[in-house]
This record gives sequence, structure tokens and C-alpha cells, in this order.
Amino acid sequence: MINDNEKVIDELKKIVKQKGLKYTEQREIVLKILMHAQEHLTAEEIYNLIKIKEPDSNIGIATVYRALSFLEEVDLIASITFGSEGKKYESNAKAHHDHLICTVCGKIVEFVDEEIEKRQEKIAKQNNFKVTSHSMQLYGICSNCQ
Amino acid sequence: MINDNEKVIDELKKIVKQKGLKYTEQREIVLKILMHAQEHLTAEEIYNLIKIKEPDSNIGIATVYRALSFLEEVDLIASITFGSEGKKYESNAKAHHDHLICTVCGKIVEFVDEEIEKRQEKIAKQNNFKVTSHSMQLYGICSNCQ
DNA sequence: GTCAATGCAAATCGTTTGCATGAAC
DNA sequence: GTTCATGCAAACGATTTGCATTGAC
Repeated sequence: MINDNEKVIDELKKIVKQKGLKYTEQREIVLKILMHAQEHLTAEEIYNLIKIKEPDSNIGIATVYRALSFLEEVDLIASITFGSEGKKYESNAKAHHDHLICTVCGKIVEFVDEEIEKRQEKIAKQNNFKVTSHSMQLYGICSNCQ
Repeated sequence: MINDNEKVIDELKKIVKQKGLKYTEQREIVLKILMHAQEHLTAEEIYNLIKIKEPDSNIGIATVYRALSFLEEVDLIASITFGSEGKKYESNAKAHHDHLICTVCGKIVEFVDEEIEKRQEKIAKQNNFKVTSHSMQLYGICSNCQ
């Protein structure tokens, strides 16, 4: 598990090299922030975290956006947009999962259900779709907020 | 089915009266556009459609946004945000359904799967969530685009 | 040395708001 | 006549872009 982080960084290095692009500290920092995050973060939250955790790096918000687009494109991270809280990112190093979201306090619970995954495959097949990914959110009120 | 539209308009009239608000042509137009739409529309698409379909109405974009917020709040319409295409709306007069989305051409297929619906309920119960709604999207490549 | 990536500021996009006017009740 | 809703334009927040500079290779 702990070693996973190194693997993801290596993956990033490989992708960058393969594409003939350059490996920069900034992209690495953004990816690391997301790997260590327990929650889903917006671009601005990531930017603020970097300023706190890596005060020497002097990264610009535009670079954060550019790094996020890049990392999402190469599938190292993923984004979801819930309600009015804007686009949020999470690392793809985590196993696949869906989300239960409390509409009162914003709490997010992650879960996986094998049965649902199977049905999704079946539905895609029925419609002649080749599925690349999916996202599912259940909105509701968590036990604390009820 | 054809009669459904009238029912929805009556529902809107009822809600508006109940809340002590005013019944306006603008809110009706926005709702009608969504009821007749075959696809999911953004606020701007709705605005443009109104200018074409109801050229005499002289509705402002701000009013479209206000009408959409209102209609969503009273649950006559619903919104989803996929990928980078922004927030899109659809009428709730349709039955509940989920979405299969082609990432190449943007085609959207709607479906419902009872088994998945049941599992979702179960998962929510396990986590002590009171579910109010959910949204599920399968992304992939449709038969035409493969 | 070359070319991609960066930081910064300006520009842009979608959405919201303030306010005077108009329409529903 | 009162109050809510509208249209317009200005304001806003999030994201993107242009450009000169820096840093990776």
C-alpha cells in the first residue's frame, strides 16, 4: 500500500517520457497531493494545500489546472462533479468505487457493489457499448444529519 | 402520454399558487422546452431554443437561469453534469432512468435496471443514509463509433 | 540549444446579482 | 396597490489563454 505511491510516480514518469514531454516537479506535487488526500479536492483546494505543504514551490493556479487536465487525460486521476460544489478530483491509485453523498453536510462515503458492477457490464453489452468507465452517486442524508 | 404535458403545467400552476408566487409565461416556456426536448439541454441551449421557438417572448438569459433553479427546486426538472459539457437539464415528467454516454459522439442512451435500483437501496440502508436521489452514468463508445 | 512547462496577468466562460421597470394577483 | 418576476447590465468565480521566461532534456 505504502509502496503504491512510488509506483504511481513511476507511472507518471513513464507516461511523460513516452509522450516526449518533460517531467516537472509541479505535476508530481499535484499528483502527490491527490494521492495523500483522504477527500475529493477542487483545483483551488489543491492549490491552497500546495502553498501550505510545499511553501517553497511557488506554483501558480494555472499550472495546477494544467497539471490536473494532464493527469486526468492520462488517467492517473479522475474527476466528479456533484451538486454545486464544483469539479473535484481524486487519485486513481485507489480501487474503483462509487459514492454515497450527504446533501446536508457534504460527507462522502465510498463503496463498491459487485452485483451492480456486473449489471452495468450487462447493460452496456445489451446496448453495444464498449464501457470505458462509469460513475454513480447516491444522494441522501447521512445518519448524523437525519 | 400527450396529455402528460398538460398535467405537468397544471402541477407547476399548483406549486406556484401554493407558494404564494406568480405564474409567469417565462417559467412555463422553460418547462415546455424541456418537456419537448429529446436530449439534455444546457441553460444556454434552452435560451437559444426559446429565441427560435418563441421569438416574441424576449426572455433574458438571467430569467432562464432563475426559472431553471426554481423548477429544479420544486422537482419538475433535474440536472446532471457530465464531463466537460457542463450542467444539463431534463424534464422529470419522464420516468427515472440512468445514462449510457458515448464519449466519442456524445450520444446518450437512457436505461433502467431494477436490480441496480434495489442494490442501491440496500447499500444506502447499510450506511444509514436516507436516499433522496441518485445518478449513474456509464461512459463508453457506442456501436457507431467503435 | 531546443522545446515544453511555468508564472503571471489578462481574457473568457458560465452563472448570479442589483436595480429599476413591468406583470400577476 | 402590493409584491414578485423580469430584463438588462454589471459583477462574480472558476477556468483558460497569451506571452515572456525558465527549466528539462
